[in-house]
Amino acid sequence: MIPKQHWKIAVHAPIKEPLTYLSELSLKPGQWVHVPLGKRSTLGLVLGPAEIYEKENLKSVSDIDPSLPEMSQPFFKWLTWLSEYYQYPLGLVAELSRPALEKKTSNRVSKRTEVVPQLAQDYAPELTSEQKKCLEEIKSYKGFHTHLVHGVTGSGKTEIYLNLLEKTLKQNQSAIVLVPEIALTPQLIQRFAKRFGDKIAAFHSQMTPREKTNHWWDIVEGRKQIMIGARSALFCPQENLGLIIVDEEHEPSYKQDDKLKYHARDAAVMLGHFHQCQVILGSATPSLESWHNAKLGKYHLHQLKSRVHTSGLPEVEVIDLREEKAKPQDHQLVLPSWLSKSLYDKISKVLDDGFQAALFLNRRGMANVVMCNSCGHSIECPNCDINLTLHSKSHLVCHYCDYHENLKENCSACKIGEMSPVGLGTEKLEQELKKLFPGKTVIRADRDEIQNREDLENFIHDVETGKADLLVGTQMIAKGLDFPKLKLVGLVLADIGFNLPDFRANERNFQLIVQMSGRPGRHLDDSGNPGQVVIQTFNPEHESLKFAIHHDFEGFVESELTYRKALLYPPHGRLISLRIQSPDRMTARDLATTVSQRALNLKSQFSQYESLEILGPAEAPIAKLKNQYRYHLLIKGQGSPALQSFIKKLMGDEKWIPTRSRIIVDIDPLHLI
DNA sequence: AGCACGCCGACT
DNA sequence: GTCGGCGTGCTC
Repeated sequence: MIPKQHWKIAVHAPIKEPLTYLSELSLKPGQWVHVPLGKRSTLGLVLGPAEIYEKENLKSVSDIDPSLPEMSQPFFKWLTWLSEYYQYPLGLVAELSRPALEKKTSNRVSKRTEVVPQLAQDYAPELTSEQKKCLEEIKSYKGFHTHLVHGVTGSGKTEIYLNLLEKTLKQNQSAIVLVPEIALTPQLIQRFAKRFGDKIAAFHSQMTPREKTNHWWDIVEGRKQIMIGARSALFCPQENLGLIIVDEEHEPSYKQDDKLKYHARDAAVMLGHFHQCQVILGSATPSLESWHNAKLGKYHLHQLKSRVHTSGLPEVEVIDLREEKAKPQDHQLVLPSWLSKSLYDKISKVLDDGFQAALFLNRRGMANVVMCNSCGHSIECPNCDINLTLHSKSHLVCHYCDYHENLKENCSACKIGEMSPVGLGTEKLEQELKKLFPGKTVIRADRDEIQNREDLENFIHDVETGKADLLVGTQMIAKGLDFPKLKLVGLVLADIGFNLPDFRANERNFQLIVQMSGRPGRHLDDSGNPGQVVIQTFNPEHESLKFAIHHDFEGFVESELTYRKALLYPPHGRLISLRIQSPDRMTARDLATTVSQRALNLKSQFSQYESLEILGPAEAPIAKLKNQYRYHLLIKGQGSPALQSFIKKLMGDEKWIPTRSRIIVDIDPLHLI
């Protein structure tokens, strides 16, 4: 009998370091095994042989898990990288790469409609010279290269993707296409299915566990070659990966904000690195991170500057709400205070001509504050430091936890005053637009109205068939949708975006406006009208608008990068955010001080940390959330490795963190709130 | 993450 | 008495 050897195994538990087990089996890194853990049996990932471990009574590996094929080395290395870089236990990272259910055993056919429809084959259209040039350049590279395709909306980025996918399939390789969850509609899957027939598998949150599992096996066993999905699609292991595409690479939804806080774009680039394959990042408004990497020569930049079907981009007009207020009122027509006469006239014109208009406001509900008209008391959430939002007539809702209550007429503080709604939301817009445009159909799209894929489908259908005339919604509908009859897009109050306490606020505003501008007029009609964009604001001089109204991406980037560089913000520096939270205010505050002391000590103790900056601790912008008091600390530095080791030392064994308190580490955070 | 242990309140 | 609520602690 072969003597038992020691093995390092990452188990499915939130344990930072791998555990040591005995086994006489000859194990390989990347193999899945069953191991005893405490009183239960769990899965573990073999990392390799261990140094002799002194502890007595080590447990033994039960057996090799036969249900999954062996993991490829590139994929194994990628999982290890994710765990190391994002400081998240490898056993839990690895778990993400396993299917949700057992492999299909019965031949029962699902009643649900197929996720990927079988459609007649569609053939590639003639490419523009710009597209040809871009493709030639990309194809001239072999092995691992990251390409940033910067193309205005309608410039035909998807055709580039399809062409590259064709080449990948011809070489008998497989591919991943990442799309932001919200854009992953059957329309998009159809477009790919039309070109590649039965080679497409899909992966997104609206699929059932069974559907996900079946598609997972279709890829793993090579029945399908193209995985198209949301960020989690990266975790479906592919043996012979030849291409990774990340569409709308700037989308913030690529960052997962709980558990493994990875950025799918960055993770995709690393996966491409380990597989030695090409990575394509596409966007009309690239993230500053990607743009910076392109300028440094880490990524190859390709630009598509002209639209395939239409003439130009729509005109963007800024309406100064202060001036509007000063204008004499038309007594025939009383407009709500949020709607300027100019925007009203434009909407009327578009609707009269038989076209559609859309209004965006990044706020849900009827009113974002309910206030006493006598003492000024406003109704707050008992669990969060946030005002309750009024929905419909009397429903008060917290947008951050599940708290809700009914609105009482009289003030609970002074008992005399009446409670009255203040502020604006999409629900209110919908209500008032219905009154202003009787006979027209107004439909709303926000998280209250659209909760699943079916709702989104119905919404899209109503707009496409012309059932709806006027659309109201949060920015969820500003992204990726393509409606031929949409001629006018309005941003009701740009100022909401200006006031966010986040260094990326300008970037988000810019992206929003450019994306909005991409909505109308993607198809040229008889009038040759490319559509129009209207932005209402009290602050028309704001930095965010300056470049967006001229669709001047490079101008924006230059100006924004200068500001980021001065403050050493990403992409010129790297950030790690620490969120300190506890159900007790004092404990949270004390712990925040302790953490910053530890950080300052480390900084003075080791010379390699000299250049790191420690900002805070400060109370988080929302100081209490779900009954947790929150503080945060920001670590800013030049290079990733120093920051990584700093955070490792700072957190140590975490035994010093009081019970019931938590410190949440976010590497490359996207929102600082 | 899971699972047990332990300490409290409220039920047959 | 003991059933079960969840806060706490540990896993090679």
